[in-house]
Amino acid sequence: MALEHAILVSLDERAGTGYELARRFDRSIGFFWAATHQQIYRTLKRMVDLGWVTCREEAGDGRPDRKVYEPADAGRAELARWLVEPGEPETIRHELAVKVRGASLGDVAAVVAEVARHRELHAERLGAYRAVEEKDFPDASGLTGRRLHQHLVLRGGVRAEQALVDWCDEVLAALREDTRR
Amino acid sequence: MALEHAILVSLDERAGTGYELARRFDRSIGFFWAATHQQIYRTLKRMVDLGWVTCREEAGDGRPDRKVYEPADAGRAELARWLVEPGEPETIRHELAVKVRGASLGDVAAVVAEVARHRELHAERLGAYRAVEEKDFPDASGLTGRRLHQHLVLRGGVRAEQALVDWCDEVLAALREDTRR
DNA sequence: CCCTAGCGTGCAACTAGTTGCACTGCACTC
DNA sequence: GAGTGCAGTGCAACTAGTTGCACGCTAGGG
Repeated sequence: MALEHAILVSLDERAGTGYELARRFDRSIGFFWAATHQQIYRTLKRMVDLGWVTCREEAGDGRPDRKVYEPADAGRAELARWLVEPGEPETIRHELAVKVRGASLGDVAAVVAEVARHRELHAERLGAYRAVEEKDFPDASGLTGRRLHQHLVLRGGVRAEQALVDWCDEVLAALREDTRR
Repeated sequence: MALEHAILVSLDERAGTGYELARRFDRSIGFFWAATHQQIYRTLKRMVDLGWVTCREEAGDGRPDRKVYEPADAGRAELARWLVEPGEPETIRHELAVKVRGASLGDVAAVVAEVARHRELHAERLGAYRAVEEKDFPDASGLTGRRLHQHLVLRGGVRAEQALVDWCDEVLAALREDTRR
């Protein structure tokens, strides 16, 4: 499981509360590993038990208390251990593809509309990734270390979304052509 | 959830046993929706209860009995209903990206090796998809209906794997360049 | 003054997916 | 004749992830 490890990576970049982590997972980290706040809270609790993170409670002045988590040595050791461990290639769960494959068993026009909708969603994400790239990595050529790694992951997001947009376009063209006949 | 629907699509293409479905999920359908035989058996049972599929038991002559499943009208109706229902865009769970992002917290060389290994795995899959494409769809230009839909999904697999291979190459070049400095 | 949005925590109940095992029996090979 | 691979079914126990709700407090707008 990689949620613990994704959290460790994120916390290493900056300590934070469960809530903050959940927000990061809605953005940067979550671009390639989604998680809800529930999952994160439960996992953080488990990680404290394992000694992978430390938790310091800040009494809220007025506001409710916040629990700020930081990676512990055991967590960093676990991350290092996990990094060298071989993993499985990603298992794709592509619902839209199931719909395309089953299109002839229902309303093809509706499937076309659905693909068009997804095309726009992916184009939006692609735009968001590119915007982050321009803002945070205006000069990609000289990057090293952590900054380089962050940029490479973002590049993966760009490539994945671009591939999805292109695929949607191919599907739309072919299905529309087929309908016309 | 799309497992039921993926099963319905697969059964509509050809009736079969749970075991056969599991094997199809290891291949064509499983290229974009993975499932273990356990999941499939349990889901088939539920689908019988829902009246979405019918099950006819063939007494094995010598061999153990086999249960052959076929979509029922209620299943086809459910599939048609699901097809027009809008769905969420795919949530990516990209473990390798977590490793790349966390590379500076451990052994970068090991992460490079892991990326190289994944690169080969994705290249292999890409080759397999292309082989299926050449064999089953030698002339893609004149396809219509179900055959077209099948081919489009395969095209999605090709695009996704190609994007992954390209990304791995980009990561490898950048990390090796960074190590050299 | 109320409503909404943001920050922050968490429980309970659920669905989905994984892993490890157990059983049968055929065909093939070493 | 023992081991392996294939075809076929399935239970039990587990881990992971989702959904819906609840609580409390601040700040801002209408």
